[in-house]
Amino acid sequence: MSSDPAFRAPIGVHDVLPPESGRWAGVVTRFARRAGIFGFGLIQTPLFEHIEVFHRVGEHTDVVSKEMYEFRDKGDRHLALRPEGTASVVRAYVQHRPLPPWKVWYFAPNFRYERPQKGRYRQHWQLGVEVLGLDDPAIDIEVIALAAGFYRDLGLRDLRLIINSMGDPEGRGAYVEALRSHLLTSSNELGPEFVERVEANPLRVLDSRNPEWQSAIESAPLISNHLSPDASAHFEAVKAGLNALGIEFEVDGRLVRGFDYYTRTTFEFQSTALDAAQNAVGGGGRYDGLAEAMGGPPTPGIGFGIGVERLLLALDAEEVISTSKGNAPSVFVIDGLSGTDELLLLTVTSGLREAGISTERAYGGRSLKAQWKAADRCGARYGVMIGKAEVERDSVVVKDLETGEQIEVRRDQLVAWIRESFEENYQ
RNA sequence: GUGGCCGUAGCUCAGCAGGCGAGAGCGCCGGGUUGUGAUCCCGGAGGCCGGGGGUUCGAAACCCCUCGGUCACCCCA
Repeated sequence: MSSDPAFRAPIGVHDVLPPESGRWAGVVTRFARRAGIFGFGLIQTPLFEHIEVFHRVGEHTDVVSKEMYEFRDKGDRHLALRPEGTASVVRAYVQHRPLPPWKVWYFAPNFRYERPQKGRYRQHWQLGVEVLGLDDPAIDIEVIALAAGFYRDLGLRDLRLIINSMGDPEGRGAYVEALRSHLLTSSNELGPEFVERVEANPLRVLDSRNPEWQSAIESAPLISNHLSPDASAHFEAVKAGLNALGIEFEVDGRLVRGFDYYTRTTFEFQSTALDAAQNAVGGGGRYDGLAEAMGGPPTPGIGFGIGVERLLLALDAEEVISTSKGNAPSVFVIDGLSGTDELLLLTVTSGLREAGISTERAYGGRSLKAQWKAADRCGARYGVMIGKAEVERDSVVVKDLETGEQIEVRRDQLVAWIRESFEENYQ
């Protein structure tokens, strides 16, 4: 452990090194493939935006009010590191006005200033999609199906899909007031924190885990009984579609999620293999008013984000290792000439690599024993050694490091020999 | 922002009712006559005992502060 804190990663952020990074690559590749099949294109937005972009997420949300990395640049612009993915994408939509429907996916980091703990970091990565310009419940179903299919691709089984409808903003006012007054009647025993939350946004009380608040929450009216006819029909269509696709779900009227922009469909994927503190492995919903709030035309939208760190936690918990990717080379080239013919080594190694065979080699004139040891350690399948005798015969020695068998091969046939051997091994 | 636990070699940790010149395992490097790995044997490198202050004749051990890690709360991915 380095003793100088200045040369350690800042609190709450972390490096991803090989071989762990191989799992990341596997996860991202699978997501990209599935997103492509569903007709999504990759989007990349800046890491930071004018802070107003994120204010549209909801000024009363924790993410915006107390967790943003905000700063002023040298031009005195008030900026913030992206705390969540949707706002930037909607900003890009409003700015460029692509032809709807607009379907994009991303793999990008988010930044939140909060105390790190298991499954929660100051920089975390999300895989996600957004669709702008469709309010058809069919797209809600597709987006959820995309996520569910991705989890299935990874081999996750212990997942639970929770869905809810937040209703329309217009029709929601009456419900929010009913909820507020209900909660305030039980507020005398629950303290000032509870009252503050209710005053700011009573919806946000609903998914609290505070045990003292549970009785008040459980007796609270549910929005599902207050949906407008339109919102209700939309929700029914979504449920019917999920059923038709065989995607299991539970309806939970208390699922409101952390951002103020949600309308109608909201959903969350929870891993039952993880503790409640970090079991949300993905979530999202509809945000039909967000584009307009950023000065664009009224445009419905829906999307989700999947936390990659959480996802890997779930993969670990379920002991799913299908995404791990060994990066051991196929061949390790050994110098039996004590460094006297570096150019020969160079060309043999290069020839293997150019033929598409992953190849590692020894550097710096180490002893033969050390080189063979290195070949073994790195997991190579074959050791290829060139010594004095081989140079005279234009050959190389090839040793199968698993079986210990060894054979001499003409140098100009080395690539073909390795290829054939691999074909045999894979049959 | 609040609270619990924890910081000794690259990794996992032992050591501590304060006292011989800081240890083990694994890993790494080298050697066992520079033509052979995974076993075995021998040797070696590598630690401001997280940092600062204090108590003491004496601190890796005790006290305070600080930084960091970890877990939880709030909330989220």
